[in-house]
Amino acid sequence: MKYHRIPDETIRRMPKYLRALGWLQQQGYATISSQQLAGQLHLKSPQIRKDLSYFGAFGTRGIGYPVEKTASQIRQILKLDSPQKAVLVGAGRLGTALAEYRGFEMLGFEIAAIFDKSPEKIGKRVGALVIEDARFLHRIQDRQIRLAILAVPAEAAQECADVLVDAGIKGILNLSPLAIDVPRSVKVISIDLAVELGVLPYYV
Amino acid sequence: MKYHRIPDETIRRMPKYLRALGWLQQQGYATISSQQLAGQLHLKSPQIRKDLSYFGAFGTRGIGYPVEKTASQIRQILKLDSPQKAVLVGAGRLGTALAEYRGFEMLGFEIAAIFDKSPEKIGKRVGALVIEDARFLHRIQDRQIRLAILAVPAEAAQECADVLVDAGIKGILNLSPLAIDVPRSVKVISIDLAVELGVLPYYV
DNA sequence: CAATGTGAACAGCTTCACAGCC
DNA sequence: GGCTGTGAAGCTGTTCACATTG
Repeated sequence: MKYHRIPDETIRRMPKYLRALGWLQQQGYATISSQQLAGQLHLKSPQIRKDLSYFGAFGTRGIGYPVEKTASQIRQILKLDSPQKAVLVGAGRLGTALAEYRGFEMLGFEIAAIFDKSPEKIGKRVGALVIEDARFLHRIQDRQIRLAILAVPAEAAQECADVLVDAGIKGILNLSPLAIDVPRSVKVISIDLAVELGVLPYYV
Repeated sequence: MKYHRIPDETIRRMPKYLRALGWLQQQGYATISSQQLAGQLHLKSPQIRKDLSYFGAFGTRGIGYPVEKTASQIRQILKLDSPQKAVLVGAGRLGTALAEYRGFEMLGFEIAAIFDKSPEKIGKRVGALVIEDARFLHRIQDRQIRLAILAVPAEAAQECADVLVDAGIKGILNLSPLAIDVPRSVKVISIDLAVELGVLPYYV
């Protein structure tokens, strides 16, 4: 394909493909057609073909895409081929739920540290990790962590984000309901569950 | 404005506006300009004006939008003006985190029941609710609940969705990593946190 | 004069149709 | 025959520019 800027929406679908391919590999599939994959993910097959073609020609005409090879290509594209360390800020219910969520590992993420500011939580264990004092959040600077998951109350979100950015964090998954201000060089993905739920009654 | 189909993306932004307006009201604002609101939400002001104009002319030229009245209009549009009952399926970490999340109430949602299939959890309390046996999930049919939040492991998602649909549920917030099959008349919103996190390293 | 409301231009993404290849 | 790869068409959503109004 000629030069093309890769659509953000394409990038957003890549992790889904990766996950589906992982599952297919476990099922013993060696190849998969765009149509089969589309059925599984509730997408249309030309969409999948176009998405993958942005990165080169992975498939074989008449056959489909090689499951394992395509998966490892996607891992490379998304930079998930080397383990990605992430720090989790906020050890409330949501935070601990995320800490124990296996889905992150499957994509190559490793929760490498957990912080909270509540004295009752500091020192407690969550899985293999010990909750650290949020006052020392800036120390992650020394630990080669570039991603953060922000699961703190709205009031604390901006403040935490500032510390994280200062400590060299380059990507933040923001689960608080507030938009946070960060330098242009830091990528933020925000998810607000209440807001997502908020549209449902409209469609019902 | 002449006839226009309302973009889905516009609907997706409405709950954000609603929340921001609620917050502004607490701060004592009587009116707000599209520009101020845009700053808060990290959007552009023409976007907000266009979004709101799909539903009529809420604002006053030279002044802005009346905070309280606009909020109640949006509640009406989204059908959040009457309390919306939702059933929560899955009382794991994520489920209980959601059960106690105040953000839902703020938009007019009420978690009206919690189900789980694990015998150790059934009968336990979460807030004001008692966890019920997932085998009896179909009984929500009698309780005027039309929305569901699905926080169960991937393996159980489709099965639960089937029961929910049979029991008259019309909207599902699916937090499991699988796409679920439902009749066209049921609206599903899916959020997969791992997948959202998955794009970050690409942008870093 | 400050801010809305909106047609029109623009940008981005999806879908189509089919040529190309195994 | 079956399935990929892709330019082109179509669609959806965003941004602009400005007429309009309190």
